Amino acid sequence: MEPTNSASSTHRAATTWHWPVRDYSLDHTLGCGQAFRWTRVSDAWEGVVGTRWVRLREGDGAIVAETAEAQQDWDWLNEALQLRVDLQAILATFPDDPALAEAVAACGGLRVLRQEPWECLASFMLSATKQIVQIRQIVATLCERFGDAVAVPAGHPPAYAFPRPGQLAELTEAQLRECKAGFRAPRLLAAARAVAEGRLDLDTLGQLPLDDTRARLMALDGVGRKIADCVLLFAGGFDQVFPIDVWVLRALHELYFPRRRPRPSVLRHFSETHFGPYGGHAQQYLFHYLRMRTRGNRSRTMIPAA
DNA sequence: ACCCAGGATGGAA
DNA sequence: TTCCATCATGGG
Repeated sequence: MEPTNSASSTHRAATTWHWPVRDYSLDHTLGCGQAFRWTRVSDAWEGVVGTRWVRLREGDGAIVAETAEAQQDWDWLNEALQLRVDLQAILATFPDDPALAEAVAACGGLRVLRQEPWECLASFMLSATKQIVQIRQIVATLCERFGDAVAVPAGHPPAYAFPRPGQLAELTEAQLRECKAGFRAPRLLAAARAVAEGRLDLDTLGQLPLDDTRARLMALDGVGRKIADCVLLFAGGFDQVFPIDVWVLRALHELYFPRRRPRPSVLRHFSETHFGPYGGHAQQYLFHYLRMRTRGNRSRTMIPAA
């Protein structure tokens, strides 16, 4: 432990932080379904990053953060929100096609977060055949029952950290099923034990070759290509990885292969080559755009042909 | 009652 | 390879 009272800094610990940034939409970034622990509370977003409760607002050309306890530094939040990323530079790498352009126009300021690997893996293991609102509920229950309480402002409802692998590893399958995890319960339990016992190392996620890392994730029971790719993109920083779920599958089919029946291998190859080095970001734009449209129209109508 | 949800899996075609 | 039923559970 290093002392926190050394007079080495020019700034004091504080509970508020101000970071100038352009093109950052909290609504699109925190509400698009890439993470499950953020909640909109009036004009702000509240969540827990690691063991810290935080409230975020869009200020005047900046993101303004507020914590319950004074922070010596804010690198943890800067990293989690990817505030140093130049969004325009990413958008410049996108292919010039009308469907993606429309999605980008509709989801301005959508960013890809950097999540904690274990929380990301566990959350997406719970996502299989669930609606996002239900995934959020399962994760919230898991945190309330088995996660450590974290400091919150006076009078604020309690908040909890995501349970560590070791905390979940000691549970029973029945306890996880009581959180509505269903058939995912035994798989999550096995994954927690693998991480807790050191058989799966998530600390080096992003530091090893993509294919090796993907294979290690998919070796887990309950982790297939899609969930592995979500972890690689959202926690591993593999920006080019393009997770294909039912929504994106429809989008690819309708937008890029209309009235055809491309083989899955063709669609996958297309998704890996068409969208460039930040394909995962493009995927998130398509995903969120399609869901916003569908939800808003209360129908399953696809995007009309251009 | 019926269908679907940010899927994965084992077995059949 | 590709297709299919099955796995829990809640909401439309």
